[in-house]
Amino acid sequence: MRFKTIPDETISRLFPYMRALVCLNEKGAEIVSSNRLSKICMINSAIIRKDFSYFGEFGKRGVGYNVPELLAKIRKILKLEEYKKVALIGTGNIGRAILSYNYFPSEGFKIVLAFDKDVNKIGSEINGIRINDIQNAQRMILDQNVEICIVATPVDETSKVINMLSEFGIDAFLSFSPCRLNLPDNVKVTCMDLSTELAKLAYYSNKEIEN
Amino acid sequence: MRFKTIPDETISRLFPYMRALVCLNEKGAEIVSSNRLSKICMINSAIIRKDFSYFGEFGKRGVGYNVPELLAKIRKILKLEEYKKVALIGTGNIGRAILSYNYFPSEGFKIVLAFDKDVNKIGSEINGIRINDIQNAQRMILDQNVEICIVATPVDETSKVINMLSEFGIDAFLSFSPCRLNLPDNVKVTCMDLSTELAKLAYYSNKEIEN
DNA sequence: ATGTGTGAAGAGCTTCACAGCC
DNA sequence: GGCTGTGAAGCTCTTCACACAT
Repeated sequence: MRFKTIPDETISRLFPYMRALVCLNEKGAEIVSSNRLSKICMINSAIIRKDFSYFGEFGKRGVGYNVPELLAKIRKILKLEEYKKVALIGTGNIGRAILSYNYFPSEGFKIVLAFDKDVNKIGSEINGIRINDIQNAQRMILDQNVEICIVATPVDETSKVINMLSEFGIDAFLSFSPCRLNLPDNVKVTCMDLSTELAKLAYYSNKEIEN
Repeated sequence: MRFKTIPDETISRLFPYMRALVCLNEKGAEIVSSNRLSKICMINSAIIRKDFSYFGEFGKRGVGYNVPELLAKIRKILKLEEYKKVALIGTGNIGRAILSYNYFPSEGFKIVLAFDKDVNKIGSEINGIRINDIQNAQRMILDQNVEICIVATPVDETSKVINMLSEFGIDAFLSFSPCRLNLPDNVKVTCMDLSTELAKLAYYSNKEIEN
């Protein structure tokens, strides 16, 4: 098992497991079974066991999983033992909402830098984070050891911004534009595309519309 | 082919196809091949042909697809021939960003109603949309024939809000909370979970971190 | 008795490759 | 020649079911 390729879906589920384990840990639970986790996360217990098995044998047969141990192991796999440093590019409506989103710290992410190209915004602060000139992005991002960039720029600038940042050595991007970019294979871009999600919902909706 | 079940992934790709076709149509292109679309959307041409084939034979062998016809057919499949009416619940940071997001109209969605429970916000307007009392949600949503609700409430209220709205007959939700809810099967909730996406990016990132 | 770990079977989606039509 | 439509093959992920450990 150990040397099989790990499904992307398995990786996607690790963070939800982690959230549940943080919660269980805070409540003082020492042991959790795949069945219990299944009910909390709404994920089939066979999937949970198989997901963990990709990384080793984390549980005890007949008993279950040790909550703090399992939590530590998942944190390590996801490289979330320390805060992940995140930079935000673009402080329009979405960017400002993200800067004000106070859940990130409790989830292990910290926005340490924000950038914009608008001289009227540069120098001001949102939620205690200074907005810097995008011109200084390279130096500041390297200085701060930022690992992930959230790109919340207007659609027609996103591609340019991601290309620029990838040249600075950033290889992980969360974008809010529908982006089909030509980028090196080692660069990973996740697009949060609200319209596509709404379109899927429209397709699956069974609501009868009177016209 | 016609009676096979349609993969979710196929549905996910229809909107990106539609975007590309709108663009081609505006440029006056009459014909497009799966190869050309492939380059625009960055999706393998065999997938594109198969995706369309689930809904019928849309192209001409040796020629390609008629752009306006194909566009109309995809619009119809996605039920996006008319504006889809959307309601927003919660006008915090994310909610306000969504109300200000001016791309929705051009993509076929219209936010027609916004709700909050905060008496200080009720009555004010954002981007021309009035914030209404959540107490009036049932009547107003039914009156307006809203089909999809975007739920941008604090995490601990999301479940309650979605349950309430599903009782009003809404069956399609876009949520910004990590939500594992017990809901009837016919209700579809899509969660935009930024932290989980960041966690995946952290896992796949190869950036060396000096500590 | 309880609950994990995992081969094997099954389901779902993608890619191939080519017949069929323009 | 060019391009679609699609069975068949291939790949990926999920579910089953049970051996194994406590």
